[in-house]
Amino acid sequence: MARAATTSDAFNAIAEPQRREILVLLRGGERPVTELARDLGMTQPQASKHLRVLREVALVRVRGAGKQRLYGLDARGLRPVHEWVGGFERFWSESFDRLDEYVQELKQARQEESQDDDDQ
Amino acid sequence: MARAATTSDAFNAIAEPQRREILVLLRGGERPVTELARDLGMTQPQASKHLRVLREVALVRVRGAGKQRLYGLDARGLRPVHEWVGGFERFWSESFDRLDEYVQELKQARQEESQDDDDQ
DNA sequence: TTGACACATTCCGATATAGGCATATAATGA
DNA sequence: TCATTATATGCCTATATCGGAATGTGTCAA
Repeated sequence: MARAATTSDAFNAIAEPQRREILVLLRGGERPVTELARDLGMTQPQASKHLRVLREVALVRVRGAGKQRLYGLDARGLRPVHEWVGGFERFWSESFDRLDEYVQELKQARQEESQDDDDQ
Repeated sequence: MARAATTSDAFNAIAEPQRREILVLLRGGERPVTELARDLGMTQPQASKHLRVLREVALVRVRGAGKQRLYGLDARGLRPVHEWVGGFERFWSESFDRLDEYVQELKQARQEESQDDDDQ
């Protein structure tokens, strides 16, 4: 099989830098496709494609506005992502992290020297 | 061009469900490859490949321990992800968000009914 | 109806996966 | 050195992109 479909969930959707930029822009309010494309330096079809992906994972919503289609942010889908990543917070914010790393480095150095430990 | 390489950054690395599972397991401490593979129901080569990706974006670190190679979590690379996603927090936590969405839904419903409106 | 404008979709080509399988490499012990 | 255990890699296939260009669709105005 190939890689999981990018349209499967928010994790995949935000793996694309351009899509992240789109989401950031949309924090400023609804925008039509052409404007997004122009501001991000991409072609209109490209913008439409990325917006489609974002729509499929429900990170944006659309509404017709005459000729235009205004895309708006729907950030609720980012909440699970935030929570998942947040589950690792203590592993980078606590000072023990740096300490732990230091300990690991020591162990490794010691091991590379003696090369006979099996106490893990 | 094709999609950005999955090895480019943490966003891409965690787009893969199995890699997320590996990271979660590693919160419990260092583990050898075979154990990870067994616990996650994947083959050893598969685990090695995923670990390689995680290594390349510095989300895990390795150290030799005799015959084994113990993989450990290095969550610092997740911090930028957490911060980026956190930038959208007010868009899902503020009550105005649900209100706004409700309004959007009303507009859209109304639009789909009359189907000849141009008052947007 | 026709033309113009805003978007969406399709087709194409190049590439990057992810998985399965076989195999190479590394470390240990007899 | 040889066998064993633990990992890493290489090769192959199917598939999922992403980008570009062309074209289809929808809306509005004259």
